[in-house]
Amino acid sequence: MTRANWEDIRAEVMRRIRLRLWLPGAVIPTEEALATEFGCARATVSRALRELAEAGVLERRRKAGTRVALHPVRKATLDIAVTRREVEGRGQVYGYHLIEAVLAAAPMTVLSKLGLAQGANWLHLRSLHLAGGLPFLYEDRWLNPSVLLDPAPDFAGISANEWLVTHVSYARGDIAFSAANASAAEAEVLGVPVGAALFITERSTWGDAAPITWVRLAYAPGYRLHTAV
Amino acid sequence: MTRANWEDIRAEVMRRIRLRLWLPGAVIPTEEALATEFGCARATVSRALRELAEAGVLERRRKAGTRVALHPVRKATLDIAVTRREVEGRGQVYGYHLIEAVLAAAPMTVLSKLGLAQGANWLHLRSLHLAGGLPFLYEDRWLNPSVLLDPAPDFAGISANEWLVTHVSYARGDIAFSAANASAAEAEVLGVPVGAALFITERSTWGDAAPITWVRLAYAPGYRLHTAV
DNA sequence: TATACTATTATGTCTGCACATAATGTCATT
DNA sequence: AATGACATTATGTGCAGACATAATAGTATA
Repeated sequence: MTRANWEDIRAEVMRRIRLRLWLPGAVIPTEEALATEFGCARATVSRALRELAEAGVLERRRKAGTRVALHPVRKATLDIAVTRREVEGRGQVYGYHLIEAVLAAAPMTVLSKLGLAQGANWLHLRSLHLAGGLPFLYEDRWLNPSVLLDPAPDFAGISANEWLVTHVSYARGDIAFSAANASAAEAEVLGVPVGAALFITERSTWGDAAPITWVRLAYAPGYRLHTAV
Repeated sequence: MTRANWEDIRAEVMRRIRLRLWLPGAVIPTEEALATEFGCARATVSRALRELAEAGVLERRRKAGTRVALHPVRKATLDIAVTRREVEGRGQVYGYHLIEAVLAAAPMTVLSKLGLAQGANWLHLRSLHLAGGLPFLYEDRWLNPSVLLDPAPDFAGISANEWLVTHVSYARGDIAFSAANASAAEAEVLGVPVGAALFITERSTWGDAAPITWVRLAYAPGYRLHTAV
């Protein structure tokens, strides 16, 4: 190799862990020692080790040093894209159909997940996303009407999903994945038998202070959320 | 504030994006300009912007500059822990029960996911993980016997999950999440009705060259995979 | 008009140095 | 033996400067 850059060092450290030259739980040499060995600056080693620590492969503590993680809590990163792009990304034609949009009192189940005691009227949106003309995703969303700028968007033409991404920035969010049997309503909309196993994504989103939206996404059978580690 | 560190700068950039001072798609000032503004070194700004780019909030290209992501593919990081620690982490007593361990020819469905044309005999492990005495997770695993060191572990006492993590390091892996209706076998083992919606994790793992293992995890109803963004 | 070369520019990375910070171990005191 | 003060140490962060790299914009050439 020409000269060691931080990615080379990261690879070399990974190699030593894989070959079990450095065992789980064992302390590895200090940044300084590794810098000397690889003939580079400490900052370069530091960058490499930091990346591995963020990935869960190493555990680092000041003074105590760096050790190979004993119970590697590996971090898998999921790409959460807008539904339209997710569908188009697999080469299918995207479609969107608004089923219902009404102002109504949000149910307790929704309020509690957003940390609200009681609620004013929120916008309740139910819609269906299509991939290649077939039902892909049933979206059940409650939206804080105060985030709707003037003029209010027309959710018949653009999905709330997409409008929010480009018009409302959020401070923090919360995602949960689970499985559920299709209810009668879901089954009809998605065109599947009642009781079919559906992949469910539930998302809560907050702005600086107030909650923005809560949404439940029920994917048609066959959907897989995929990632590499 | 005392003086700007890279986390302060990251927060300030986020603030400007949230307040829509910098709109999606717009180019933001150069590292140099921001360094001058914040009265710090370019490296400090660079660190802050790099983190935001990794999170999917910014898009950076040499010469072209840094812009606010138009379609923010937000990255959610999942912590993939060993099952025992996941159960203990929620304050429940962990239990493990090996149902079956046999050498057998791996089925085509498994071989294809590991990129193998044909297979020798692999170790087929079926086991049940318990949380608080109740069925928590049904594990169906195919394991390359060549990774079993001498002496071979006793999978009646330790789960393959746990043994692999501390004894075999992998180069790359692949995770998929989905939902499926409980088969008759799964229903019986997990103690749920046939057809119940189960959360499914499928993982393929490779070493440097050869595949190590393929596993399908079927979680008992109620399981939620959770993350913050 | 199209193509190939060239200069420019913003990010990407590295170096060497400095100081901050959090743990840890040591030593003296009670 | 327990407690508390202190020095030590490895990581965490910062700075200023340098060069590398990729992409763009502009210029010259066919």
